[in-house]
Amino acid sequence: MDIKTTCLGVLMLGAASGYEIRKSFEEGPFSHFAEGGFGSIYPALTKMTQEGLVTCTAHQQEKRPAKKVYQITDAGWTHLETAMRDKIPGEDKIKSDLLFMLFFADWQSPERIARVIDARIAFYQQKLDEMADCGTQFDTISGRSLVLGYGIAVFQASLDYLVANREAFIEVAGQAQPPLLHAAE
Amino acid sequence: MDIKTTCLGVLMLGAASGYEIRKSFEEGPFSHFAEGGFGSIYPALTKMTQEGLVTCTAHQQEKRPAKKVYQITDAGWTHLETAMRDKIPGEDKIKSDLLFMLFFADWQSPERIARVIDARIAFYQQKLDEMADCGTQFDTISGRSLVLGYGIAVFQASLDYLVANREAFIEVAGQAQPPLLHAAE
DNA sequence: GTCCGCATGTAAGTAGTTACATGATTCA
DNA sequence: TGAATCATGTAACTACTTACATGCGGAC
Repeated sequence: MDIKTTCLGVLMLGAASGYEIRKSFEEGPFSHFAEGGFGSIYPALTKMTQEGLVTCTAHQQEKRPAKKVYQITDAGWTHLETAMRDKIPGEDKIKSDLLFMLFFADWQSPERIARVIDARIAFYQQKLDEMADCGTQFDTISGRSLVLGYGIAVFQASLDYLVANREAFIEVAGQAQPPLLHAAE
Repeated sequence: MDIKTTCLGVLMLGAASGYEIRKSFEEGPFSHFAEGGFGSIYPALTKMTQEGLVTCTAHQQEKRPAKKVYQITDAGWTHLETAMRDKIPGEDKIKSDLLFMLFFADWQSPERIARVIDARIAFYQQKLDEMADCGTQFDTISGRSLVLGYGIAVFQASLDYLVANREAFIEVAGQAQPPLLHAAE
């Protein structure tokens, strides 16, 4: 989904400012399947206001820039609905720098491999804690709560695999030194 | 990793043509953490040849365009090594259209939700079969085999979750009709 | 007194995608 | 006969990232 559709998705859950939309890409329930920085969000909101997909209300604040709160319109909902209808979601293409590095574990130092794995383990543990908290907010089952569960399941599997294979990764590290590369030539 | 580094990674496993590199993004062991189309691969290879990161050998073929086989150089290996050294891999940001759609399951028809879930279940099953085959090619443990195992673990977890929650997703579908949106305003 | 959070935006750049262009072979 | 695979590449476009620009308030 492009940045416009993604913003509309956030606005479906309630009116929000550009700043708040970005926060929900960073922390909230959208954080594990959507992304976008200020540089894409603000222009998208401006354009969608012109196109009538959202309305914008300025809330004056003292000693702060006016907060522009955006709300999705009927046309916006139609746009979102159409985007989802026309989409047959393909594979989630993951561009993973971690997996790329681990793939070449044999050519790298055990220290570096340990460092990147430990960092990721810590990340997943922290993220899973956050998600568990987030889950307590749902009293009924909904698409939102089920998607959160999906995220938890995948993160847990990733964490488990890394914990279980940490030593194995470190053991293969350094097995192939650059010269091996030449031997293969 | 950018397209250049990713191509160098493929070439670390052996000389290949642009066409073959792309295939390994689509099918091979790189397919679940790297991507790139012809439009990015060919220019990248041309540029890297100029920069000395790869060498290019034309293999004449009858009745086909000459196959250009690229091979990584020492400078190429250094480039790859540096890219990995300088990188502290952050979170694997997933832009998932499936999760986006499922998040809004309540607003969509049960039929559509069933269709996208079933398509993804079939995809994971097929992919897991392929990956299991791929795994038989490894006789020793290496970064490559461990990363394959990682991919299998994550895909399996995704598949399991979808299978376990297929009915739940379908049950919430259609619970919120667009009017609810207005009620929230 | 410095950094983080709130709050908005623009401008320049890059990287990647999509579509086009060409053409033989092979399989159903 | 039509589609898929092999095989290369370019041109136009889009979409996003990064850096810049501004500035107050509050916490440490």
